[in-house]
Amino acid sequence: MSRPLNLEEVGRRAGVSRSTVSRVVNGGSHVSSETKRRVEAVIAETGYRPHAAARSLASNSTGVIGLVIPSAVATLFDDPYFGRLILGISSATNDVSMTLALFLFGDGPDESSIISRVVTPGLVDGVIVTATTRGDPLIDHMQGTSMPFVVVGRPDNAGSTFCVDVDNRAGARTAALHLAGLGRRRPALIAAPSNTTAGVDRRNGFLEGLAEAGLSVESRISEGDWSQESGRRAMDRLLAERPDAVFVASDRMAVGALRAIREAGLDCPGDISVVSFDGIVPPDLTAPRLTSVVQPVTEVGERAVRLLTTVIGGASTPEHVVFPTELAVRESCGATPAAEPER
Amino acid sequence: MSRPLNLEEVGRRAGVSRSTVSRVVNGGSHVSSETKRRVEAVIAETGYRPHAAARSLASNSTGVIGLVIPSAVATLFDDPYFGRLILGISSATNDVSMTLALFLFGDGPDESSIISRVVTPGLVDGVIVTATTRGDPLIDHMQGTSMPFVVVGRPDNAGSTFCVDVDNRAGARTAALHLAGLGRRRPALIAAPSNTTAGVDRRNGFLEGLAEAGLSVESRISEGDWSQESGRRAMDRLLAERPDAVFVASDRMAVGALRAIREAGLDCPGDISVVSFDGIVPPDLTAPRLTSVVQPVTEVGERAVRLLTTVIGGASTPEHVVFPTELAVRESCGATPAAEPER
DNA sequence: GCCTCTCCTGGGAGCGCTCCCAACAATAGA
DNA sequence: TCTATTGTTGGGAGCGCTCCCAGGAGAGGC
Repeated sequence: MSRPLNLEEVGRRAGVSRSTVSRVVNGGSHVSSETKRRVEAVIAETGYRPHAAARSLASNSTGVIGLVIPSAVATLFDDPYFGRLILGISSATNDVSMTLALFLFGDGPDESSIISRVVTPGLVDGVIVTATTRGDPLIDHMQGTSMPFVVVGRPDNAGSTFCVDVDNRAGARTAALHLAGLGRRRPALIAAPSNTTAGVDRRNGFLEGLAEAGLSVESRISEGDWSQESGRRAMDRLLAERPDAVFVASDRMAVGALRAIREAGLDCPGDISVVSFDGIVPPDLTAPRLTSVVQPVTEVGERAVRLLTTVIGGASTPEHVVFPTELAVRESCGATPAAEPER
Repeated sequence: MSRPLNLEEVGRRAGVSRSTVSRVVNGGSHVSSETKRRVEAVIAETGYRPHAAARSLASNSTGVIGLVIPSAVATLFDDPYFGRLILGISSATNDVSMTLALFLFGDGPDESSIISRVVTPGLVDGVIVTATTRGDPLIDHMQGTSMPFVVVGRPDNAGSTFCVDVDNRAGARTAALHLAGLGRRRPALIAAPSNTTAGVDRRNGFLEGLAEAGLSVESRISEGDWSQESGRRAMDRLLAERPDAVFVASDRMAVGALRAIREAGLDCPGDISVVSFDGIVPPDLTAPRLTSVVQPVTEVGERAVRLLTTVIGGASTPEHVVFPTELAVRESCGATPAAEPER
C-alpha cells in the first residue's frame, strides 16, 4: 500500500488508464458516465489530488499569481491600505482557484534577489506589482522579461503597461471644490510625497480644483511622508499661515493633522475644515470623524487579478483601468453630512 | 535562437552536459573551477533561471510555504496584527530564499475548497496555520494529512502539534499586578472572545493576577469581539459598575473603551486606569497613550517559519515555543512611565 | 456486408529538473 | 608497470502530469 498515489495508481484501482483519470480530473469530457463515476469513486476514497508541480511542468501554467510589494514594508503595514488590497486580490484569486504568492521586500540586499525570484520560470503565471514610487526600477525590470504583469497604481511610463489605478486627480479636485463650496478661503495642503505618482496626482488635482473655484494655496503647502507623525508636523508648520481649511493627502496623515490642530487649541471643523484622502481609517477612530475621498481599494485588487488573467491569456494592448473615488462627508469638514450629495 | 533556455541549452553553449550545469547551479561542488567559470558566464549572459516547477517535481520540494488565515478576514485586516505577522513570516522566508503563499478565506463555500487546495501535493512544502478560534476544524484536518504544519497560537489539542505562541496568561497576570500595584481596588475586565484560546488565556491570567493581589472583578466583566466598537459598548456597560481600572484584552477594543470613558465625561487615567494587550496600535494614536502588554508579533512569525523548516526537515516530536510579553507603561494606566521597570 | 463517422480509451512522448551510477583522466602508491 | 584513488564529467532513469495520436467498438448509411 506504499505505492505512490498518482494518476497511474488511481487508474489502476479504477481499472482504467492514466489518461482517462486525467480526463476525469480535468472536467470529464470524452469519458463515458459509467467510467467517470468509477474513477470519481476511487478519487473520493483515496483522497487523490493531482501533484501541482507536475501539472505546472507539463501544462506550463502554475495557477499561482505573485503580488510584489516593494520597499519600506515595515511602515506600510501600519497602513490599512495594503491589507485591503491583499484582501481584494486574495478574494479574486480564490474565485478563479488560483493561489497567491506574496513577495514583500524591505530595502537592502535581498531586494535584487527577490526581484529575480519573482520572474523565475515555472513559479508564477503572472505578477501584480504595486508601484509606490516614481521611476521604480522594478517596473523597468519587469518590462525586460516575458513575465505577464499588471501594475496597481500609475507608473510613470504607464503607456506600455497594464495598470489599475484610482482617479486620484479627480478625487482631490472634488475635495477642493467641496472646501470651496463650504466658503473656506484660505485652503492649505498637506501633500503626499512627490516621488509617488499618487502624491503628484492628488496635489495637482487639489490645486486644479482650487483654481476652478478662484482660490489658491499660496504658501500654505507642506509635504508629509504618509505617516501620521509627518501629518502632525506638517500641520504644525501650516498653522502659522492661519488656514481655514486643509486637504490632507492621506487618512493617516490626517489623523496626525487633527492632533496638531487640537494641540494648538484650535477646533476642527470650527476653525479649520479637514478633508482627507483614502477613506481607509475607520471613521470612529477620530473625533471629529474624517470627511474623506474614498478610494475602492478592495475593488482595485479584484480588478487587478482579472486584468492579469487576461494578460496571462495573451492580451497585448495595454489597458488602463481607472476607478472613480467618492467623497464621504462626515464632521471634519464642517458640512452637515445629510445636506451634501457630493460627487 | 528560439531554442528553450534550459539546463541542456546552457550546457550546449558552455560545451558541457546538463549534469554539470546542474551542479554549478546548485553550489558548484565537484566541478573544476575552469568549467564552473565558463558555465557561470553563460548563465549570466543568457539570464538563465532554473524552472521552479521542474525542480519541484524532481526534488520533491517546492521552496514555498503556505500561510493560512481562516475566516472573518474582512475584519481581521483592520487589525495590524496580521500585517505584522505576515511581515515577520515574509522576512524569514526571504532569509531562507523561500516563497510565501497566502491562503485567506472568508467563511462560505470557498472555505473547504481552499482547505483542500492547501494540502495539494507539490504546491507547498509546509504550512503555517493561524489558529484563532477554539476547536478549529482546520487543525484537525491538517493533522489528517501528511503536510508539515505549525500553528501560530495555542490550539486546544496543542499536545500533538508544533506551535508558536505568546504567553498570554503571564502577560495578563502582569497587567493585573500592575493595576493592583497602582492602588486600584475595583478592577474591571473587557475580555476577548471566549471561543479563542488567546481570549481564555488572557482572561484567566488577569483573574489569577488579581487573586494574587487579593482583588476580584466580581461582576465587572464584559466580553468583546476584538473590534473597537465592541470595546466601546463593553466599557459603556461596565461604567455602571464604577470601576477604577480596566484591563482590555486587545488594543483595538481599548481604543473603543477610551472613547466610551471620554464620552461618559470621565478621565483616563484619573478616574479609570486602562491597560490593554497587544502593543500593536501606534501609541500616538490615542490620548492618553495606552499602557499595554506588548506581544512580539513579528518575532512570532519569524520563529514560526524557522520551526516549520525543522518540521519539513523531519522533526517529529512536537515543540511548543512560547514568547514572553512585556509591559509597556504609558499614560493610560496612571503610572509615571519612568518609575516603572515592570516585567 | 462494407465503409464511414463518432465516441471512448490507452499509451508514447515530453515538460526540465535531480539523482545516481558509470566512465574517464590524472595522479599517487606499490 | 600495474593498480588504487581521487576528481571530474556525461547520460540514463524517473518525478507526475498533459498533449496528441492511434486504435477499437459501436452505430448508421449505402
